Amino acid sequence: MSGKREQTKQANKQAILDAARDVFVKLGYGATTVRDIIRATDLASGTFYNYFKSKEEVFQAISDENAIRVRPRLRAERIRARTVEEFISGTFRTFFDYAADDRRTFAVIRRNADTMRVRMDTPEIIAGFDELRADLLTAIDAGLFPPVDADYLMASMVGVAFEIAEYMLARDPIDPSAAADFATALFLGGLKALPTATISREPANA
Amino acid sequence: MSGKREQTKQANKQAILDAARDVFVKLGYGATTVRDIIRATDLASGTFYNYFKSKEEVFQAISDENAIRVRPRLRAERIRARTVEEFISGTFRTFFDYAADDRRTFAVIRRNADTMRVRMDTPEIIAGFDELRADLLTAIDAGLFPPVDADYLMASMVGVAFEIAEYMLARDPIDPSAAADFATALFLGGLKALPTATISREPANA
DNA sequence: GCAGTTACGTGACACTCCGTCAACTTCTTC
DNA sequence: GAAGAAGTTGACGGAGTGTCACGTAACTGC
Repeated sequence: MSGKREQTKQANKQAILDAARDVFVKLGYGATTVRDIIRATDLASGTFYNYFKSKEEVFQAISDENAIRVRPRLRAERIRARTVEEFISGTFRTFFDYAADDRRTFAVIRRNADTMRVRMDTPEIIAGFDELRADLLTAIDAGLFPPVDADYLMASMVGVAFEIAEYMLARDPIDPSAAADFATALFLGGLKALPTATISREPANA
Repeated sequence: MSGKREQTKQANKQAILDAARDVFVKLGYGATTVRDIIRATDLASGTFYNYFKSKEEVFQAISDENAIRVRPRLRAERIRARTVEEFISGTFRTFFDYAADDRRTFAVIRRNADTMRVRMDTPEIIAGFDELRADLLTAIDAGLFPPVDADYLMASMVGVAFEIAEYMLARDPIDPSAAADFATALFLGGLKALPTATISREPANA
Protein backbone atom coordinates (compact mmCIF):
# COMPACT_ATOMS: atom_id res chain seq x y z
CA MET A 1 0.00 0.00 0.00
CA SER A 2 2.98 2.31 -0.26
CA GLY A 3 3.45 2.81 -3.96
CA LYS A 4 5.65 5.45 -5.48
CA ARG A 5 2.75 7.86 -5.45
CA GLU A 6 2.34 7.67 -1.69
CA GLN A 7 6.07 7.98 -1.19
CA THR A 8 6.51 11.21 -3.13
CA LYS A 9 3.50 12.62 -1.39
CA GLN A 10 5.11 12.02 1.97
CA ALA A 11 8.40 13.36 0.71
CA ASN A 12 6.86 16.51 -0.72
CA LYS A 13 4.94 17.27 2.43
CA GLN A 14 8.04 16.78 4.52
CA ALA A 15 10.09 18.89 2.13
CA ILE A 16 7.63 21.75 2.52
CA LEU A 17 7.60 21.44 6.30
CA ASP A 18 11.39 21.34 6.50
CA ALA A 19 11.78 24.29 4.18
CA ALA A 20 9.14 26.21 6.11
CA ARG A 21 10.92 25.65 9.41
CA ASP A 22 14.14 27.05 7.95
CA VAL A 23 12.50 29.99 6.30
CA PHE A 24 10.43 30.90 9.36
CA VAL A 25 13.59 30.96 11.45
CA LYS A 26 15.48 32.96 8.87
CA LEU A 27 12.87 35.54 7.95
CA GLY A 28 10.43 35.39 10.83
CA TYR A 29 6.84 34.28 10.45
CA GLY A 30 5.40 37.60 9.38
CA ALA A 31 7.89 38.23 6.63
CA THR A 32 7.92 34.85 4.96
CA THR A 33 5.68 34.22 1.98
CA VAL A 34 4.38 30.99 0.54
CA ARG A 35 6.71 31.63 -2.37
CA ASP A 36 9.71 31.84 -0.06
CA ILE A 37 8.84 28.41 1.24
CA ILE A 38 8.43 26.66 -2.09
CA ARG A 39 11.46 28.44 -3.50
CA ALA A 40 13.38 26.60 -0.77
CA THR A 41 12.18 23.30 -2.22
CA ASP A 42 12.33 22.10 -5.83
CA LEU A 43 8.58 22.11 -6.20
CA ALA A 44 6.32 24.41 -8.18
CA SER A 45 4.16 27.04 -6.55
CA GLY A 46 0.93 25.23 -7.35
CA THR A 47 2.11 22.11 -5.56
CA PHE A 48 2.19 23.92 -2.25
CA TYR A 49 -1.57 24.20 -2.33
CA ASN A 50 -2.00 20.47 -2.74
CA TYR A 51 -0.64 20.14 0.76
CA PHE A 52 -1.50 23.28 2.68
CA LYS A 53 -4.03 26.05 2.39
CA SER A 54 -1.70 28.84 3.49
CA LYS A 55 1.50 29.60 5.33
CA GLU A 56 -0.58 29.76 8.48
CA GLU A 57 -1.58 26.16 8.03
CA VAL A 58 2.03 25.12 7.59
CA PHE A 59 2.88 26.95 10.76
CA GLN A 60 0.10 25.17 12.57
CA ALA A 61 1.33 21.83 11.30
CA ILE A 62 4.80 22.56 12.66
CA SER A 63 3.51 23.69 16.03
CA ASP A 64 1.15 20.80 16.27
CA GLU A 65 3.93 18.34 15.53
CA ASN A 66 5.64 19.61 18.65
CA ALA A 67 2.52 19.59 20.76
CA ILE A 68 1.83 16.03 19.73
CA ARG A 69 5.34 15.10 20.78
CA VAL A 70 5.17 16.60 24.30
CA ARG A 71 1.59 16.06 25.21
CA PRO A 72 1.77 12.32 25.85
CA ARG A 73 4.86 12.79 27.97
CA LEU A 74 3.19 15.43 30.08
CA ARG A 75 0.09 13.32 30.40
CA ALA A 76 2.07 10.27 31.47
CA GLU A 77 3.83 12.29 34.16
CA ARG A 78 0.59 13.53 35.58
CA ILE A 79 -1.13 10.17 35.55
CA ARG A 80 1.80 8.54 37.24
CA ALA A 81 1.82 11.20 39.93
CA ARG A 82 0.86 9.99 43.40
CA THR A 83 1.43 13.30 45.17
CA VAL A 84 0.87 16.95 44.35
CA GLU A 85 4.59 17.38 44.26
CA GLU A 86 4.98 14.68 41.62
CA PHE A 87 2.15 16.08 39.56
CA ILE A 88 3.55 19.57 39.44
CA SER A 89 7.24 18.92 39.27
CA GLY A 90 6.76 16.18 36.69
CA THR A 91 4.78 18.51 34.48
CA PHE A 92 7.25 21.38 34.64
CA ARG A 93 10.33 19.23 34.41
CA THR A 94 9.05 17.52 31.28
CA PHE A 95 8.02 20.78 29.70
CA PHE A 96 11.26 22.61 30.35
CA ASP A 97 13.35 19.62 29.29
CA TYR A 98 11.47 19.53 26.03
CA ALA A 99 11.83 23.26 25.50
CA ALA A 100 15.58 23.06 26.11
CA ASP A 101 15.92 20.06 23.88
CA ASP A 102 13.96 21.23 20.96
CA ARG A 103 14.64 24.87 21.26
CA ARG A 104 15.13 25.32 17.58
CA THR A 105 11.47 24.56 16.96
CA PHE A 106 10.52 26.39 20.10
CA ALA A 107 12.25 29.37 18.58
CA VAL A 108 10.22 28.99 15.40
CA ILE A 109 7.09 29.32 17.45
CA ARG A 110 8.25 32.44 19.20
CA ARG A 111 10.50 34.40 16.92
CA ASN A 112 9.17 37.22 14.83
CA ALA A 113 10.22 40.77 14.09
CA ASP A 114 13.04 41.94 16.31
CA THR A 115 11.07 44.13 18.61
CA MET A 116 7.99 42.02 19.05
CA ARG A 117 7.49 38.71 20.73
CA VAL A 118 4.72 36.53 19.39
CA ARG A 119 3.18 33.46 20.84
CA MET A 120 0.61 31.46 18.93
CA ASP A 121 -1.48 28.71 20.40
CA THR A 122 -2.59 26.26 17.74
CA PRO A 123 -5.46 23.79 18.15
CA GLU A 124 -3.22 20.96 19.30
CA ILE A 125 -1.58 23.21 21.85
CA ILE A 126 -4.93 24.37 23.13
CA ALA A 127 -6.01 20.74 23.36
CA GLY A 128 -2.98 20.25 25.58
CA PHE A 129 -4.29 22.98 27.86
CA ASP A 130 -7.65 21.26 28.10
CA GLU A 131 -5.91 18.02 28.91
CA LEU A 132 -4.07 19.67 31.78
CA ARG A 133 -7.33 21.10 32.99
CA ALA A 134 -9.00 17.70 32.87
CA ASP A 135 -6.13 16.12 34.76
CA LEU A 136 -6.34 18.82 37.38
CA LEU A 137 -10.04 18.12 37.85
CA THR A 138 -9.32 14.41 38.20
CA ALA A 139 -6.63 15.14 40.73
CA ILE A 140 -9.02 17.35 42.67
CA ASP A 141 -11.64 14.62 42.67
CA ALA A 142 -9.07 12.15 43.91
CA GLY A 143 -8.31 14.48 46.78
CA LEU A 144 -4.78 15.07 45.56
CA PHE A 145 -5.39 18.77 45.04
CA PRO A 146 -7.59 21.05 47.10
CA PRO A 147 -10.76 22.12 45.26
CA VAL A 148 -9.40 25.26 43.62
CA ASP A 149 -10.47 26.96 40.41
CA ALA A 150 -9.15 24.53 37.82
CA ASP A 151 -9.34 26.95 34.91
CA TYR A 152 -7.28 29.56 36.64
CA LEU A 153 -4.83 27.03 37.96
CA MET A 154 -4.40 25.58 34.49
CA ALA A 155 -4.01 29.06 33.03
CA SER A 156 -1.41 29.92 35.65
CA MET A 157 0.64 26.83 34.99
CA VAL A 158 0.52 27.43 31.26
CA GLY A 159 1.48 31.06 31.62
CA VAL A 160 4.35 30.32 33.96
CA ALA A 161 5.62 27.47 31.80
CA PHE A 162 5.76 29.43 28.56
CA GLU A 163 7.02 32.63 30.07
CA ILE A 164 9.77 31.09 32.17
CA ALA A 165 10.81 28.93 29.21
CA GLU A 166 11.50 32.09 27.28
CA TYR A 167 13.90 33.44 29.87
CA MET A 168 15.38 30.03 30.56
CA LEU A 169 16.41 29.72 26.91
CA ALA A 170 18.05 33.12 27.00
CA ARG A 171 20.43 32.04 29.76
CA ASP A 172 23.77 30.40 29.50
CA PRO A 173 23.96 27.65 30.50
CA ILE A 174 20.40 26.57 29.91
CA ASP A 175 19.20 24.90 33.07
CA PRO A 176 15.80 23.22 32.80
CA SER A 177 16.13 21.77 36.29
CA ALA A 178 16.46 25.15 37.90
CA ALA A 179 13.50 26.43 35.95
CA ALA A 180 11.43 23.42 36.96
CA ASP A 181 12.44 23.82 40.59
CA PHE A 182 11.39 27.42 40.57
CA ALA A 183 8.00 26.79 39.00
CA THR A 184 7.37 23.76 41.16
CA ALA A 185 8.12 25.60 44.38
CA LEU A 186 5.90 28.47 43.31
CA PHE A 187 2.92 26.24 42.75
CA LEU A 188 3.46 23.93 45.68
CA GLY A 189 3.64 26.88 48.01
CA GLY A 190 0.84 28.68 46.22
CA LEU A 191 -1.56 25.78 46.27
CA LYS A 192 -1.71 25.84 50.03
CA ALA A 193 -2.83 29.45 49.96
CA LEU A 194 -5.24 29.32 47.03
CA PRO A 195 -8.91 30.06 47.67
CA THR A 196 -11.07 26.96 47.38
CA ALA A 197 -14.07 27.12 45.11
CA THR A 198 -16.95 25.20 43.70
CA ILE A 199 -15.82 23.42 40.60
CA SER A 200 -17.26 23.84 37.14
CA ARG A 201 -17.04 20.91 34.79
CA GLU A 202 -17.77 22.81 31.63
CA PRO A 203 -14.88 23.15 29.23
CA ALA A 204 -12.85 26.30 29.47
CA ASN A 205 -13.12 28.49 26.40
CA ALA A 206 -10.79 31.43 26.30
CA MET B 1 2.29 76.39 17.69
CA SER B 2 -0.80 74.45 16.68
CA GLY B 3 -1.70 75.68 13.22
CA LYS B 4 -4.09 73.99 10.89
CA ARG B 5 -1.26 71.86 9.58
CA GLU B 6 -0.55 70.36 12.94
CA GLN B 7 -4.20 69.82 13.61
CA THR B 8 -4.97 67.78 10.52
CA LYS B 9 -1.85 65.79 11.14
CA GLN B 10 -3.11 64.83 14.57
CA ALA B 11 -6.57 64.14 13.18
CA ASN B 12 -5.27 61.95 10.37
CA LYS B 13 -3.08 59.91 12.65
CA GLN B 14 -5.95 59.39 15.05
CA ALA B 15 -8.30 58.50 12.19
CA ILE B 16 -5.90 55.82 11.03
CA LEU B 17 -5.51 54.42 14.54
CA ASP B 18 -9.25 54.36 15.15
CA ALA B 19 -9.96 52.73 11.83
CA ALA B 20 -7.20 50.18 12.44
CA ARG B 21 -8.64 49.22 15.81
CA ASP B 22 -12.02 48.55 14.22
CA VAL B 23 -10.64 46.64 11.28
CA PHE B 24 -8.31 44.51 13.41
CA VAL B 25 -11.25 43.50 15.58
CA LYS B 26 -13.45 42.80 12.57
CA LEU B 27 -11.00 40.92 10.37
CA GLY B 28 -8.30 39.82 12.78
CA TYR B 29 -4.72 41.06 12.56
CA GLY B 30 -3.50 38.58 10.00
CA ALA B 31 -6.29 39.17 7.52
CA THR B 32 -6.34 42.95 7.52
CA THR B 33 -4.40 44.88 4.91
CA VAL B 34 -3.15 48.43 4.90
CA ARG B 35 -5.78 49.09 2.25
CA ASP B 36 -8.55 47.83 4.53
CA ILE B 37 -7.44 50.35 7.10
CA ILE B 38 -7.30 53.40 4.86
CA ARG B 39 -10.52 52.37 3.14
CA ALA B 40 -12.11 52.78 6.57
CA THR B 41 -10.96 56.41 6.61
CA ASP B 42 -11.42 59.08 3.95
CA LEU B 43 -7.73 59.30 3.22
CA ALA B 44 -5.77 58.17 0.19
CA SER B 45 -3.56 55.12 0.25
CA GLY B 46 -0.35 57.11 0.03
CA THR B 47 -1.24 59.10 3.12
CA PHE B 48 -1.03 56.01 5.28
CA TYR B 49 2.70 55.86 4.70
CA ASN B 50 3.21 59.39 5.90
CA TYR B 51 2.21 58.15 9.34
CA PHE B 52 3.14 54.49 9.59
CA LYS B 53 5.54 52.17 7.86
CA SER B 54 3.24 49.15 7.83
CA LYS B 55 0.22 47.60 9.50
CA GLU B 56 2.59 46.12 12.03
CA GLU B 57 3.65 49.57 13.09
CA VAL B 58 0.04 50.63 13.52
CA PHE B 59 -0.55 47.59 15.63
CA GLN B 60 2.42 48.44 17.77
CA ALA B 61 1.17 51.96 18.22
CA ILE B 62 -2.18 50.67 19.44
CA SER B 63 -0.65 48.18 21.84
CA ASP B 64 1.81 50.73 23.11
CA GLU B 65 -0.98 53.21 23.78
CA ASN B 66 -2.43 50.67 26.17
CA ALA B 67 0.84 49.81 27.79
CA ILE B 68 1.51 53.48 28.37
CA ARG B 69 -1.87 53.79 30.03
CA VAL B 70 -1.44 50.88 32.50
CA ARG B 71 2.21 51.03 33.25
CA PRO B 72 2.16 54.11 35.47
CA ARG B 73 -0.75 52.71 37.46
CA LEU B 74 1.06 49.44 38.02
CA ARG B 75 4.18 51.26 38.97
CA ALA B 76 2.37 53.48 41.44
CA GLU B 77 0.81 50.45 43.12
CA ARG B 78 4.13 48.78 43.55
CA ILE B 79 5.90 51.85 44.84
CA ARG B 80 3.16 52.53 47.33
CA ALA B 81 3.34 48.96 48.59
CA ARG B 82 4.60 48.55 52.14
CA THR B 83 4.15 44.78 52.31
CA VAL B 84 4.56 41.87 49.94
CA GLU B 85 0.83 41.44 49.99
CA GLU B 86 0.27 45.00 48.83
CA PHE B 87 2.88 44.72 46.13
CA ILE B 88 1.40 41.60 44.62
CA SER B 89 -2.27 42.20 45.08
CA GLY B 90 -1.96 45.80 43.94
CA THR B 91 -0.24 44.71 40.76
CA PHE B 92 -2.73 42.02 39.86
CA ARG B 93 -5.78 43.99 40.86
CA THR B 94 -4.74 46.92 38.71
CA PHE B 95 -3.92 44.70 35.77
CA PHE B 96 -7.15 42.71 35.84
CA ASP B 97 -9.25 45.81 36.38
CA TYR B 98 -7.66 47.36 33.34
CA ALA B 99 -8.14 44.24 31.26
CA ALA B 100 -11.81 44.07 32.23
CA ASP B 101 -12.28 47.75 31.60
CA ASP B 102 -10.61 48.01 28.31
CA ARG B 103 -11.32 44.60 27.04
CA ARG B 104 -12.13 45.81 23.59
CA THR B 105 -8.54 46.85 23.05
CA PHE B 106 -7.34 43.85 24.95
CA ALA B 107 -9.26 41.77 22.45
CA VAL B 108 -7.48 43.56 19.61
CA ILE B 109 -4.20 42.40 21.00
CA ARG B 110 -5.30 38.82 21.28
CA ARG B 111 -7.77 38.00 18.56
CA ASN B 112 -6.67 36.39 15.34
CA ALA B 113 -7.85 33.47 13.26
CA ASP B 114 -10.53 31.46 14.98
CA THR B 115 -8.46 28.49 15.98
CA MET B 116 -5.31 30.27 17.03
CA ARG B 117 -4.58 32.53 19.92
CA VAL B 118 -1.90 35.12 19.40
CA ARG B 119 -0.14 37.29 21.88
CA MET B 120 2.27 39.98 20.78
CA ASP B 121 4.54 41.86 23.11
CA THR B 122 5.50 45.24 21.72
CA PRO B 123 8.45 47.31 22.89
CA GLU B 124 6.40 49.31 25.38
CA ILE B 125 4.92 46.15 26.83
CA ILE B 126 8.34 44.58 27.16
CA ALA B 127 9.51 47.76 28.86
CA GLY B 128 6.71 47.18 31.33
CA PHE B 129 8.15 43.77 32.09
CA ASP B 130 11.55 45.29 32.74
CA GLU B 131 9.95 47.79 35.04
CA LEU B 132 8.34 45.03 37.05
CA ARG B 133 11.67 43.26 37.22
CA ALA B 134 13.37 46.41 38.46
CA ASP B 135 10.70 46.95 41.10
CA LEU B 136 11.10 43.38 42.25
CA LEU B 137 14.82 43.88 42.66
CA THR B 138 14.22 47.04 44.64
CA ALA B 139 11.75 45.22 46.82
CA ILE B 140 14.25 42.44 47.39
CA ASP B 141 16.91 44.95 48.36
CA ALA B 142 14.51 46.57 50.76
CA GLY B 143 13.94 43.21 52.38
CA LEU B 144 10.32 43.14 51.35
CA PHE B 145 10.81 40.06 49.20
CA PRO B 146 13.12 37.15 49.86
CA PRO B 147 16.10 37.05 47.46
CA VAL B 148 14.55 34.92 44.75
CA ASP B 149 15.30 34.81 41.03
CA ALA B 150 13.81 38.11 39.90
CA ASP B 151 13.69 37.21 36.21
CA TYR B 152 11.75 34.08 36.80
CA LEU B 153 9.46 35.72 39.29
CA MET B 154 8.76 38.52 36.87
CA ALA B 155 8.18 36.03 34.07
CA SER B 156 5.80 34.07 36.27
CA MET B 157 3.77 37.09 37.21
CA VAL B 158 3.55 38.19 33.60
CA GLY B 159 2.55 34.74 32.42
CA VAL B 160 -0.09 34.33 35.09
CA ALA B 161 -1.49 37.80 34.52
CA PHE B 162 -1.95 37.46 30.78
CA GLU B 163 -3.14 33.90 30.84
CA ILE B 164 -5.66 34.32 33.63
CA ALA B 165 -6.91 37.52 32.03
CA GLU B 166 -7.84 35.52 28.97
CA TYR B 167 -10.03 33.13 30.93
CA MET B 168 -11.38 35.85 33.15
CA LEU B 169 -12.70 37.72 30.11
CA ALA B 170 -14.41 34.58 28.84
CA ARG B 171 -16.51 34.31 31.99
CA ASP B 172 -19.84 35.83 32.78
CA PRO B 173 -19.89 37.85 34.90
CA ILE B 174 -16.36 39.14 34.52
CA ASP B 175 -14.86 39.30 37.98
CA PRO B 176 -11.45 40.99 38.17
CA SER B 177 -11.44 40.77 41.96
CA ALA B 178 -11.70 37.01 41.95
CA ALA B 179 -8.94 36.77 39.38
CA ALA B 180 -6.74 39.08 41.42
CA ASP B 181 -7.43 37.12 44.59
CA PHE B 182 -6.46 33.90 42.89
CA ALA B 183 -3.21 35.23 41.47
CA THR B 184 -2.32 37.02 44.68
CA ALA B 185 -2.85 33.93 46.81
CA LEU B 186 -0.78 31.85 44.40
CA PHE B 187 2.19 34.18 44.62
CA LEU B 188 1.95 34.97 48.30
CA GLY B 189 1.91 31.29 49.10
CA GLY B 190 4.50 30.50 46.47
CA LEU B 191 6.96 33.15 47.56
CA LYS B 192 7.45 31.44 50.90
CA ALA B 193 8.48 28.25 49.16
CA LEU B 194 10.62 29.70 46.39
CA PRO B 195 14.31 28.82 46.31
CA THR B 196 16.49 31.76 47.24
CA ALA B 197 19.26 32.65 44.86
CA THR B 198 22.06 35.07 44.20
CA ILE B 199 20.69 37.98 42.28
CA SER B 200 21.82 39.14 38.88
CA ARG B 201 21.47 42.81 38.10
CA GLU B 202 21.87 42.50 34.37
CA PRO B 203 18.76 43.21 32.37
CA ALA B 204 16.70 40.22 31.35
CA ASN B 205 16.64 39.65 27.61
CA ALA B 206 14.28 37.01 26.39
C1' DG C 1 -2.53 90.64 1.70
C1' DC C 2 0.49 88.78 -1.58
C1' DA C 3 4.41 86.06 -3.56
C1' DG C 4 7.47 82.47 -2.34
C1' DT C 5 8.17 78.39 0.09
C1' DT C 6 7.24 74.30 2.34
C1' DA C 7 4.40 70.49 3.80
C1' DC C 8 1.55 67.12 2.85
C1' DG C 9 -2.43 64.61 0.56
C1' DT C 10 -3.33 62.11 -3.77
C1' DG C 11 -3.87 58.24 -6.85
C1' DA C 12 -1.55 56.07 -10.61
C1' DC C 13 2.32 52.91 -11.27
C1' DA C 14 5.56 49.09 -11.16
C1' DC C 15 6.25 45.29 -8.52
C1' DT C 16 5.26 41.12 -5.77
C1' DC C 17 2.39 37.74 -3.93
C1' DC C 18 -1.77 35.04 -3.98
C1' DG C 19 -4.65 31.02 -5.26
C1' DT C 20 -6.48 28.69 -9.42
C1' DC C 21 -6.64 25.89 -13.37
C1' DA C 22 -5.95 23.67 -17.96
C1' DA C 23 -2.47 21.06 -19.78
C1' DC C 24 0.96 17.76 -19.04
C1' DT C 25 3.48 13.88 -16.87
C1' DT C 26 3.76 9.84 -14.14
C1' DC C 27 1.98 6.11 -11.65
C1' DT C 28 -1.53 2.44 -11.14
C1' DT C 29 -4.79 -0.83 -12.54
C1' DC C 30 -6.65 -4.44 -15.20
C1' DG D 1 0.26 -1.80 -22.57
C1' DA D 2 -3.98 0.96 -22.81
C1' DA D 3 -7.04 3.57 -20.17
C1' DG D 4 -7.78 6.08 -16.19
C1' DA D 5 -6.48 8.26 -11.92
C1' DA D 6 -3.48 11.13 -9.36
C1' DG D 7 -0.46 14.75 -8.95
C1' DT D 8 2.70 18.46 -10.78
C1' DT D 9 3.45 22.50 -13.28
C1' DG D 10 3.79 27.43 -14.36
C1' DA D 11 1.17 30.99 -16.42
C1' DC D 12 -2.59 34.03 -15.30
C1' DG D 13 -6.12 37.33 -13.26
C1' DG D 14 -6.80 39.64 -9.10
C1' DA D 15 -5.21 42.14 -5.07
C1' DG D 16 -1.94 44.27 -2.00
C1' DT D 17 2.52 46.82 -1.51
C1' DG D 18 5.34 50.98 -1.22
C1' DT D 19 6.76 55.00 -4.10
C1' DC D 20 6.70 59.19 -6.46
C1' DA D 21 5.60 63.25 -9.46
C1' DC D 22 2.13 66.24 -9.01
C1' DG D 23 -1.29 69.50 -7.13
C1' DT D 24 -3.19 72.10 -3.47
C1' DA D 25 -3.44 74.24 0.80
C1' DA D 26 -1.11 76.19 4.82
C1' DC D 27 2.71 78.91 6.56
C1' DT D 28 6.38 82.83 6.15
C1' DG D 29 8.20 87.31 5.49
C1' DC D 30 7.69 91.42 3.49
